[in-house]
Amino acid sequence: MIKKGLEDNFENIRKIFTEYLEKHAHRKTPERYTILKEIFATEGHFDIETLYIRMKNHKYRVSRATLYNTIELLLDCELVTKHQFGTNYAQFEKSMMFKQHDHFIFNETGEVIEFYDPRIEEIRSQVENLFNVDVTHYSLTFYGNGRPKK
Amino acid sequence: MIKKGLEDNFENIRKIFTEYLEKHAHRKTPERYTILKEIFATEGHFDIETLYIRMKNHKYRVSRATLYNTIELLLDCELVTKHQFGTNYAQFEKSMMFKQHDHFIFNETGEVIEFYDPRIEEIRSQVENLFNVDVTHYSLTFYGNGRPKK
DNA sequence: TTAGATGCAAACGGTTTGCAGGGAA
DNA sequence: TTCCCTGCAAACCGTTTGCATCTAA
Repeated sequence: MIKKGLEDNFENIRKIFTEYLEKHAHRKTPERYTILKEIFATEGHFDIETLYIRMKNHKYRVSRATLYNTIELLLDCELVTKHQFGTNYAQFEKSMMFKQHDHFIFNETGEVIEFYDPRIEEIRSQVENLFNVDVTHYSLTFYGNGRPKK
Repeated sequence: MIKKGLEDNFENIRKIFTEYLEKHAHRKTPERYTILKEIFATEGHFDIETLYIRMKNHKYRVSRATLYNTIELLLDCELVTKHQFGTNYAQFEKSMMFKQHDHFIFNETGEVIEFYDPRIEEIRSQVENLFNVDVTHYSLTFYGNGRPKK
C-alpha cells in the first residue's frame, strides 16, 4: 500500500516533467524519462559520474552529455536541486516539493545530514527588505565534526 | 593617520602568518609574503587566476602552483576564507577577524553583497545540539535579483 | 521530412602533480 | 649542505562542445 503511494507519487513527478517538456517544446525522449526514473529510484545525493556508472550497471546506454543535458532540464523545472558543497564538482538531489531543508556536512567523511530551521526564512526576508532584492534561492551549509561519544 | 592604522593592522597580519609558518616549520620565503601582501592590498573577492594576472601585472615572478600552495597555508591559518558560490571554481577573500558575514549574489552579474544577521548563530547552536556535532565553519549564501527601481 | 536529441570523443578550464633547479635554514 | 619551495609544463578531472547519426513529432 505504501509502495503504491510512492508509485503514484512518481507518476505525478513524470507528469510534471511531461508538462514541462511540452510547454517548452522539448522532445519526450525515452532517455529523459529513464534518467528521471533512475534519479527518483535512489535516495540521497549523487553526482553525475555516480549516476552515469549506476545507469551503465543497469545496462542503460547513456552518455554523460545526455546526463548533463537532462539534469539541466530537471533543474529548470525544479524536480532536481543542485549543490556545490565546497568541492569543485556538483552534487544533486531530487527535490522534495514540500520538505525544504539545509545541510550539515561531516568534515571527515562528507556524510550529509539534512535539517530545517524556520529562522532562515526570517533572515531571507530581512535580506530582501534590506537590499531591495528578490531571493530566488539560497544555500545554507554547516560543516563540522561529530562529538566524541563518551 | 587612518592609513597608518591600516599599515599597523597589516603588520599584525604579517606577524600572524610568520608565527604560523614558524610553528609548522614552513619556510619564510619572499614569495609567500608577497602573495600575502597582494591579497591584503585589494578589496573584495578574488579567484586564483585574477590574483595571478594581477601579480604578473605588478611584475612579480610567480607561478600558479605557488599561489595554490600559499593560499592553502593562508586558509590553514585562517587569514583567508574560501568560497564556492555555486560555480566550479573557488573564490577567496581575506578574513576580517572581527567581521563575520554572509553573502548575497546577484544572479545576473555575480556581484556580491555582504551582510550579517545574528540569527544564524542561533541556528548554528541548534544544529550543534540537535546532532551532537561541533560546527567548524558554515556557508550561507542567498542568490537573487534586484527589484525594478519602481 | 526535419529540427532537436543522442553518443562519442575531443576540447576546455580550474586545479594538481612531477620534476629540475634554486634558496632558506 | 640539505631538502623544502619555486616555476614551468604536463597531467588530471569534471564539464562543455562539435559532429555524425538517430528519432520524436
